[in-house]
Amino acid sequence: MNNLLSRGAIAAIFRGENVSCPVLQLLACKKMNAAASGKAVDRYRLMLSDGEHTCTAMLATQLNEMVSTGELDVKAAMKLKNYSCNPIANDRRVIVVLDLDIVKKGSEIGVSIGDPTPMRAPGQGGAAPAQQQSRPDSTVSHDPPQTARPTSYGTGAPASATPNKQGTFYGQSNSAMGGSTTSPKKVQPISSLTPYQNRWTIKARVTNKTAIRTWSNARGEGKLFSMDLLDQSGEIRCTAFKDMVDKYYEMIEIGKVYFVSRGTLKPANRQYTSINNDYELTFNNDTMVEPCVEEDVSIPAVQFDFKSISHLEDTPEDSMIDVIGVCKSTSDLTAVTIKSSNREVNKRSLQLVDDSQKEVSLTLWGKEAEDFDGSGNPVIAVKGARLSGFGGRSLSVLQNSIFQVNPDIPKAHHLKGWFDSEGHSQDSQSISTRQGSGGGGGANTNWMTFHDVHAQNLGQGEKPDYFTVKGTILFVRKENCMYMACPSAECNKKVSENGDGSYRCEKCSKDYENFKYRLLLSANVADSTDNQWATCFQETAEQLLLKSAQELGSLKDQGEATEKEFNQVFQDACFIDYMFRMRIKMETYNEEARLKCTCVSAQPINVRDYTNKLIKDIRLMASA
DNA sequence: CCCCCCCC
Repeated sequence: MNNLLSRGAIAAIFRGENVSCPVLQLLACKKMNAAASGKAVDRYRLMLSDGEHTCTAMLATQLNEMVSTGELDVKAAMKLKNYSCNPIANDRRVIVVLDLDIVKKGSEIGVSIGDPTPMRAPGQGGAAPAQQQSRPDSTVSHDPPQTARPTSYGTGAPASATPNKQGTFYGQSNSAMGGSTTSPKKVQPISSLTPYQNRWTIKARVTNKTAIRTWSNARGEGKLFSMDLLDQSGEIRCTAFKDMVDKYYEMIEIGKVYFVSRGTLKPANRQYTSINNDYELTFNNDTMVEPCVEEDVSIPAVQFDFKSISHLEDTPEDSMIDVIGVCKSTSDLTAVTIKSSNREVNKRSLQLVDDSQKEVSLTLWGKEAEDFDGSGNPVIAVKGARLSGFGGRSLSVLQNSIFQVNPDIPKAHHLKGWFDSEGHSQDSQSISTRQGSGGGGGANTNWMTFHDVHAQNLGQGEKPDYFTVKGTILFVRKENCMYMACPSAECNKKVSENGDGSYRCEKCSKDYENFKYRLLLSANVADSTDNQWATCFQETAEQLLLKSAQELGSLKDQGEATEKEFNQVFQDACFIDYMFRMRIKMETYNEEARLKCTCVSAQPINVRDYTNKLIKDIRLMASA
């Protein structure tokens, strides 16, 4: 038992030695109540022992759960895989435990090992204070350091006046702007950074962090990630390349505060960022990033610089802007094939409205599009959306954007109140004239009757035409409404039966043991003027039939037993009204030109939108 | 040193 602890480790750490993975015993653990201390989260104060000395430590909040679950109990022996030793007032030190492994549970040990006495900071002649962290690749040291010397107690110079061996030191109590008088190295505001100085330290919150991305071009290849840093004075975008990615990617967490010192500052290109700074920061070999272990509420959270939607009309295309609005409606999820890369990606458009009574279309991509739920008209805030010129003006959420749903900020509450009380019933004008496939029904929808569609020869051009029509389902074809599709999530291609119970997908060039049903439904849609056959793919077809492809497939598979029920599905789908968003295009099939109409979305009639359309029609007739 | 961010 006596060999369990790293004897002498605490003295060595206090002298500034790099003690790797010391094993210490937890003698006491006290919860510092968050509410009482005015902090955001509870903190645990620990008393640790190496068998010779005890010292005070704080548990990093991400490890709080180890205490609350009982995993870390009093008398436990723990290996400090990552920690820092920081000076506090009166030359005292506190160890902050950043990562640990339990070596033996307290319930198994049961006693305090050795007869430790309280450790105090080294005095004059002692080594510098440590701000070091153990390296993950260093060897585990259970043995007491061979170099251990008798601890000298005394009244030396303030520990915090001595830089450590890395040459930097910052008191953890510094504010972002001034720094305490005991700190030799001032933390300076982000807004003061320029390329013309190279020794600086900032204390900033990470407000955004990208995934690691790789690139390969004529100038070489590599990987990078970028992050946004914020303090009271401003913000800056930082990028880490290659080695720096390995060094810092894991450490950086969104929302946390870090000390960052040194790095390369270069002019920012506003085309690629909405971060309000003339410069960007690139990490280099001299860059040091260290987590600030105490949550500092004086370092603010995400900063927006919202532009009203009406303002976007006269903002240049391709600008990066911050926007906030109520999500008035959303389109269905649609898959888009990217021409350049032949990749498929999901997208969804939202219609945002604000109290300038203007609407704009905002496109989400990939997972953000898939996960988005617009029910209940949430407030959407985006930092760093790209303003495109499509259909007038529309917005796109990029990788670097911060996308927030119902953010807890005053402007969001204001807009929600506005929308609930009056905005929802007011007319708003979209600055995105051609909407995504959403159909919408807003002021700029191109409403058509089938008569007009045919009379105006829509779909004859090179590009397909889109229109919205209020129509009624007259008939849906049950024959061939389903096909056996490749079971792989990304592939929906038709499979063929191999005859041995397996299924062949030619697109994947692969045999599968199963398949999934996909719907490909022909529906005859009519309004008072004419009718049109339209093709409905999976999602819209499921919507019109009020059944999933899987359910319908199972009814079909059961044959006669469920034939009646199967047929009923198609009966029930008829004579229901929808607002259809249609795509129409003339296509040549077996040397025969045929007008192909695809239903992009079908939505229940929005009475307000449809009534507005009728009122407009009536006004037009009256003025004619 | 990235900076592509897609589609209608």
